[in-house]
Amino acid sequence: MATNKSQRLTMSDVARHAGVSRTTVSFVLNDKPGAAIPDETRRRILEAIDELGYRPNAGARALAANRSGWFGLITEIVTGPFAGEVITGAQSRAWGDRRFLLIAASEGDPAQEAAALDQMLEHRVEGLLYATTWHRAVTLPKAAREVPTVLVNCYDAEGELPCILPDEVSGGYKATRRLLDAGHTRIGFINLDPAIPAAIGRREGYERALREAGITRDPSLVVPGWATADSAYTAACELLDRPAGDRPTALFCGNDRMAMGAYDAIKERGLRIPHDVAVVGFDNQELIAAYLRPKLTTLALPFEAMGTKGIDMLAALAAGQPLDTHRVTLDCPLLERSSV
Amino acid sequence: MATNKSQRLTMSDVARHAGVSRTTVSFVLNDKPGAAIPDETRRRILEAIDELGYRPNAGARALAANRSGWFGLITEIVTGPFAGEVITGAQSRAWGDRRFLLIAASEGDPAQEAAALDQMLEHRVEGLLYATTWHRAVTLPKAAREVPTVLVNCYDAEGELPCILPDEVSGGYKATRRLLDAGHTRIGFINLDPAIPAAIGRREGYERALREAGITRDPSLVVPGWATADSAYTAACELLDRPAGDRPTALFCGNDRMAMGAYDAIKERGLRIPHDVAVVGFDNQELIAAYLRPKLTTLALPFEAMGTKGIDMLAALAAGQPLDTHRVTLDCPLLERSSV
DNA sequence: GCGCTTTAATAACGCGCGTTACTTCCGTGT
DNA sequence: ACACGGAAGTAACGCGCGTTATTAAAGCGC
Repeated sequence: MATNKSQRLTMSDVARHAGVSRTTVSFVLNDKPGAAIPDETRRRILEAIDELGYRPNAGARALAANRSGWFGLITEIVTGPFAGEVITGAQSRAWGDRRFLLIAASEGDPAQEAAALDQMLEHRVEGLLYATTWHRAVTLPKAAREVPTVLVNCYDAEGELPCILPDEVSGGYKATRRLLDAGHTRIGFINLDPAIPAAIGRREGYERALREAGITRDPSLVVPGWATADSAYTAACELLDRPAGDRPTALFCGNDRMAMGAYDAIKERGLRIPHDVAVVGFDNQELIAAYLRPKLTTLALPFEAMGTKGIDMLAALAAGQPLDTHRVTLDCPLLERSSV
Repeated sequence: MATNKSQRLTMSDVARHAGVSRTTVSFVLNDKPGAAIPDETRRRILEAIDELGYRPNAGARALAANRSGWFGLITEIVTGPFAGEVITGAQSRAWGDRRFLLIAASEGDPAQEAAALDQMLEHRVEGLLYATTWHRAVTLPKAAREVPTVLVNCYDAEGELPCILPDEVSGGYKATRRLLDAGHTRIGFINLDPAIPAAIGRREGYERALREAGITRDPSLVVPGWATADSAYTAACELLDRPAGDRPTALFCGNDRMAMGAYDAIKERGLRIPHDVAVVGFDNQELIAAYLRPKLTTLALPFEAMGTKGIDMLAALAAGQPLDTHRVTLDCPLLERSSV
């Protein structure tokens, strides 16, 4: 009963109950500037709303005002640690602004992606956030051009769309710098696939830090891996089995899973973390970093901040404002735990 | 330019372009049964839609048809491994049915939860999915009564709302049974906080499996933990340091993080997994289970299936159909890897 | 030729709301 | 006395679409 009523309750019901016209109710609800509403009338109306339990119909409001209030968010995978953070960041900013997120996962399938985009356009999203799991170049369906779009953790090959990226270089620099500050001079770097932006940027940061510290470059300390614990285990074994004195006393790992593999290699050799070998990871995958023993010092990818910033940029674009920066890079904070 | 046109494109434009009335276009778009539309006319209209790049306005359609097409999904935290799976499951089922998910995270804050619910009701959601991170009892805001609601991974104290829960008992049974089948008879159980439903159910399953196998119960093999790797490490040490012959040859851990701690205790003692001590986890947190060395055999909580089933139940409720079961329990599949 | 059914298509209403333009009432100044 | 300006409030239109009459044309039997 209450259900039916509240479902069908309209502004006219409120107006009737308060003894005013529907227009007046609308003015009150929207704080219409320039509308002179005496306090007494306003009070009556708000009271009526309260008594009746009226809720404005967001859809009807959107139609009349020609502002859907929706932003679209397309990610590759919702499962997994990163998409959730982007969503969290985007949500918190969007909802505060009475805007809402229509979320879709493409699952890496172009057909699903296109379908999702279609639905979003039918819902008249005022902007689109497109986020990837790992930092790379992407190509968007043409339909994305119909609406302001911001790329998160990726960039388009043509370089036309605004994008938000993690600052890989500064990340690599900070990781290395942290180890240098702890007194290490032989720092192994178990990198990701050397062809991807994350690997390139982090290596650049790694080398800059060494250069600044006046340490001569030893390329044999940098080994590529493939983002798995196993590959990092192998790589770590290789580095740790060098003759003592030439063996690195610290390992900077391309991600936390790889740090897991490195941990195994270190422990197997009876070495202690961080006493004998210090380790820094990357990505801050909480489930790993916070539960490894000892807990892993690592760099966090700023997914939540990227989500927030993405909404900010979309809001600006949707309002027709120009963007101050087309390509934004966000800092990767260093999370100190116990592995250095 | 193209942007402006496509934003403002309406059904009337299509009608004009095809030389028919707007009504006819609507009939074609909705495959209106009982409307006699000659093939030639239909073709002309579809062609016009295509040429113009027309997209129906989902909001306006919802208003006119009085069917929002929205379902609400409230979770505690979007970050973290579980919410994503629920979302994935719910999304895949919902989108296929041309229904959409309005997602919100309460962050455990009742105020945010209430605000989210308000927004959802303003968007006229036709149903609500309420999911928690861990299996427990919850109390929903009264406003949730205004719309069909299904609980996921939780239940309401009053027992009025339909809910979907993991089958903890069968999970505990399967884990234990797997170890029994591998020949183990002294199976340690590092449980979660013994007061929560997951711990109670799994212990029941554990004991039933032992009973069925004719193994006399040894309560000292069951130790409580607190869901952390550290607490499990301590507990595992205790179990493993029992005199040989009395030491368990297998450990069933309350979750995968705890299995991580157990791994450390086992490896520290120079024991091998699974040769000397077998381990079974719970939760299947991919980041841990798939990257521990050796990979962890564990039970998966059926989050994705719970999300899917949740949408099914909501769809039925929203259509006014009665539910066959008020309380659904879903199986926790055993994922065989290399730790048994 | 006339009624009658089927086919094809449309005019018109309403969904719930934002907004504009308009009306009514009242106090003020001259 | 009158014009005038502001305060308070409302009628009416339109947003884009689903849907229900209703109309116009075409086919059919006699």
